[in-house]
Amino acid sequence: MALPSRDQIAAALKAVPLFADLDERQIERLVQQALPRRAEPGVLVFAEGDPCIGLYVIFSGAIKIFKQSTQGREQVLTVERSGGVIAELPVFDGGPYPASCVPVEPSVLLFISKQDFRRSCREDPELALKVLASVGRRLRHLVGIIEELSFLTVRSRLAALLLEVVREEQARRAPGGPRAGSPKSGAEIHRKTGEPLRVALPLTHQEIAARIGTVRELVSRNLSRLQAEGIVRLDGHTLLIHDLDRLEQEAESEF
Amino acid sequence: MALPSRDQIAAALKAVPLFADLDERQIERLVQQALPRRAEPGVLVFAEGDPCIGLYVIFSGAIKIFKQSTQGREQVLTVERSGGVIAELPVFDGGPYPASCVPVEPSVLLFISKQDFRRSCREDPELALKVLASVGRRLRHLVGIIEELSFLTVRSRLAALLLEVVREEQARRAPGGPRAGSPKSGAEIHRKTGEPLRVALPLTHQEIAARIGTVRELVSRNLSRLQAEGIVRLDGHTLLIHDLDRLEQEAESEF
DNA sequence: TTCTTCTTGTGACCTTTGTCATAGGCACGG
DNA sequence: CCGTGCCTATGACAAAGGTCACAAGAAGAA
Repeated sequence: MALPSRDQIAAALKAVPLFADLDERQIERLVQQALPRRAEPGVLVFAEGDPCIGLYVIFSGAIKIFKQSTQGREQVLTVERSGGVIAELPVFDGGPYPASCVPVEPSVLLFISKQDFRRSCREDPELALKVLASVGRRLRHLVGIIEELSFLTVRSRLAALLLEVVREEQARRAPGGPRAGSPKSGAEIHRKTGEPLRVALPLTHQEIAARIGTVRELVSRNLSRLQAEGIVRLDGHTLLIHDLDRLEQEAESEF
Repeated sequence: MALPSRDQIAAALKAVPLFADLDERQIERLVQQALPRRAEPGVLVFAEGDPCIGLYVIFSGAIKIFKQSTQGREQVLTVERSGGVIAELPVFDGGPYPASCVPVEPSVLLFISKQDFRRSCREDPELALKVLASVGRRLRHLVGIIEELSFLTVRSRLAALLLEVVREEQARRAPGGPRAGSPKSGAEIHRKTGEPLRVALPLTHQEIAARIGTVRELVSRNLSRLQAEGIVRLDGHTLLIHDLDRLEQEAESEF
């Protein structure tokens, strides 16, 4: 895929929540600062500990932020998709990148240098406040991970991940959020009809393990167990949810 | 203890890293916005899920931020002391407080309302950038907790906590950081002389457990083990480090 | 198709973590 | 001095998590 044109970059930046309702001039300026580049799965965009030279807006694709242990275990902190922003935080505290970053799909990123972005924030306090709001969400997410690791079993975390996948998939199917008069959400249909809820699960056990902080084998075993109990069913990479209520219950059961 | 006077508040705010090198007028304004209040151990300042009405600067004392599981387990996210700032983040993203907050010592807090602080940041981009930098540190700390929970055993996390306590204690003894010509740090003395390093450990096993994400009994057992191995020694609430190298090694040994 | 590589399922086994119960220590107020 | 609480230590046990090994499937590339 070719790199995006100026116009495409402008359109993409306008669609980024972080830059929503900036005016034309401000967007124009970001466009001039943004440097498009391709990034391929398996090739690090940056590694934990690298000095932070700037941030990245995801033009297309999907990017994983993760920590790696010396024993080769991996803990995913977040996966961001088009419109997401990566590393907007280390830009401000002077430290190195706190985690590593690699695409999980072929992606196109827009790089904005630390200096440029800081200058923009200094000149436009509204932008700084937006960044703060965005970072707030990020922090909530991290606190959520801590809570899960600290309080929940592998089984619960797995259930929680499946639910998250379901929610994301539904959000993607109903962009802009469901509104009055729109057809019922999958979950609602499911609850009423008893029809299994059907979503794609485009993750290997290894990847799931890295997200919930455990190992492949435990994912495999626990998925089997959830199937044996009739809560879900796996057909290739399609996930069928037979009992959403129980799955939600499992996702909260603590140690 | 009486609540602080205006002058004391001004002095305290100037000493807060977050407000360092604001000019007189800006400090003056914060002073006018700041509302001093007392907070006692065991009495929640705010609870997870409460709507965020503002942030707190710690005038004196110490404050714990934590999550609680329904089973009564607790995970401490951070303990902040004089000069620290609490909840500067949820002020910006509109959400509720993501965790609960309670003093661990009798404390005096300065409350600044969400509206006031947002206004200040809007009018002074430098302040906003400071907040971003501060939040960056916070995020690093959270990522560190995730890493520990995900990769390290209880034993390692315990060792890491002891080291952290040592570092903090030494930082408190040598404020402003060690400079050329200053006497050797405790750790250096220790390494050279074989003299045990001596620090106060003013925490119960229960509190340690809440910090490293486990239960009382495991803290007790693992401390015993570290003692049996001659790495540390506990004399009441005094911790003697006999073998700093080994302790550091333990703090990194993964699953 | 066939071969190779990546992925998955599972048994056997060990380690770590967590629970429960019990007993002793220490501190503080009466 | 003696309770009454809280804190600590520890054994016995249960359960969850993790490792290793190996077989079988699935998915691509040749």
